[in-house]
Amino acid sequence: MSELFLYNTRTRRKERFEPIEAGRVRIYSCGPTVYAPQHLGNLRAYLFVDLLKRALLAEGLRVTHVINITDVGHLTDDADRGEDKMERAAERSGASAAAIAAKYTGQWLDDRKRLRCLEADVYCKATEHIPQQIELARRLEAKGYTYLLEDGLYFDTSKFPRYADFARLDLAGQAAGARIGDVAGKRQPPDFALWKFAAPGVQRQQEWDSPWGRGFPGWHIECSAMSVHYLGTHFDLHTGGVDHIPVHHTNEIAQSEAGFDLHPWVNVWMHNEHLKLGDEKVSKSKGHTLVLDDLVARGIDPLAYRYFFLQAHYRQQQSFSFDEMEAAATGYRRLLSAAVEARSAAGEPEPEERDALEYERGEFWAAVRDDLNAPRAMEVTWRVARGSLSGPAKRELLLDFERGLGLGLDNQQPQPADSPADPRIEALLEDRRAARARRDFAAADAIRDALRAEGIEIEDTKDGVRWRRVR
RNA sequence: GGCCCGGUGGGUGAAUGGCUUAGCCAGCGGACUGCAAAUCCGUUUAUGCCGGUUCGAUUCCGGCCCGGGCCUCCA
Repeated sequence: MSELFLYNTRTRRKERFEPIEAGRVRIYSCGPTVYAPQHLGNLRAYLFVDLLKRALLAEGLRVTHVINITDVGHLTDDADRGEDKMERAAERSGASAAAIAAKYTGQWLDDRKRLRCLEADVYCKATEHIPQQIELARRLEAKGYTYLLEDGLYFDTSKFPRYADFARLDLAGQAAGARIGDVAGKRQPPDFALWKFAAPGVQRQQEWDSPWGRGFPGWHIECSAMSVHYLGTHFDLHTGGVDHIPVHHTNEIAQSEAGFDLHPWVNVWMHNEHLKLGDEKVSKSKGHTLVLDDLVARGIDPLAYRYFFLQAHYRQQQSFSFDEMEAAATGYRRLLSAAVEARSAAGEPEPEERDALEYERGEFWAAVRDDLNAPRAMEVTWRVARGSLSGPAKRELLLDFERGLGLGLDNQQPQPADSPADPRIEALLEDRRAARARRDFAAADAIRDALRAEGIEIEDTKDGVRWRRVR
């Protein structure tokens, strides 16, 4: 029996995780909408899922992981109205919608690699599963869950009595304070489009024929259709950001459970909290689009962002600031230094330290099993890295922990690993070396100060002089 | 208007009905260094406010204040 406990949004409790099929887990993760680069807040969602997947693998489970890629535009503002994000991005850049999608999909996959996220088994694109989406909409229509308006086919949420349960919505209370206008003719405010018609006279780049007319799918239906297509009508885990709970996931559940007569459709729902930038959520709509390359441009290793992520629990909001990011980068660099030393240790752990070693191993995985408590796992990691165990014992543990952490403790070097080649700087360093050799420290320090003035720090190590740009 | 999550030291961020309330970063002290840097070792400071429950609350409950999120594309 698994000792892994996960917080299930559906039940609002930590529960012992039991796979539907013994030894095997099926996960669906809500992935990116690829009309723009993924910002650091988006990436937190994928780091969270990666941590989850590593925890499941560490339990010895076979994991089938599906992530969708939303490459069909949805809407920019009001509910089921407004401009289409993909189409607008295409217009602005002059590229086709398909080219925009391909570009940002590629960037996202590259970000995942740089963050050492394990590859998913399936990356499924909405545009490549239009028939599955139409099929599900037809099922819902045949069962009487839909109605047709001028601009699309809608899901009638009043026909699905459990609609408010998942997110514990107070529909009446929400209706009273509704902030915006809505599509004319909708029977209830939460009703949503399964299929949208292209606006009259507008030639969209992305549109398809359907039984109801030419148009494009509603946003929510792709996840219902594709997850069931790849994972079956009943699967273990579904992940996403907390913002998805009240609308997107609520609607997915309505479509899937109504369409397939299931309950529960998914056993465990897990949601990551948001990253805060200053006092606000990192948000595309507010223009806070910090991306991984913004960190790299500051000389921060992408994996330092993973370290940053692991310092807080996934279900808590996490504050991002460059000060904290730099602090994390420092911590990460030091942890890597310890790992480099440990993994070069020769020999085997001493028999008499076996108990201490196994104790730390147990502490680490107990933290991971307790709803992915990465901060506590990091605490154990540091205790081992800086503790008094032998080199071989540290090597054994850190390589074991690496399976859960994904920080590169097995093969990464602290940045900057080497001084890049630069003849001018090397000549100055040689002058300084000569000055120090003749104990002319004033001359040596003058060179060091001059380099520092242009943002270059010198380190005298026992293996020679290293330098790096600090800004 | 409704719903949700928080408020722990200088920053960040775990945990807990009593037991020394983690870890990281910063600061301070020390080692090392010609001096630094880097690294290592040691180390100071904390549970928003007011009530309640309890032998005992930072932890549970209620109220208040403050911050964030969702209800509209959003991880």
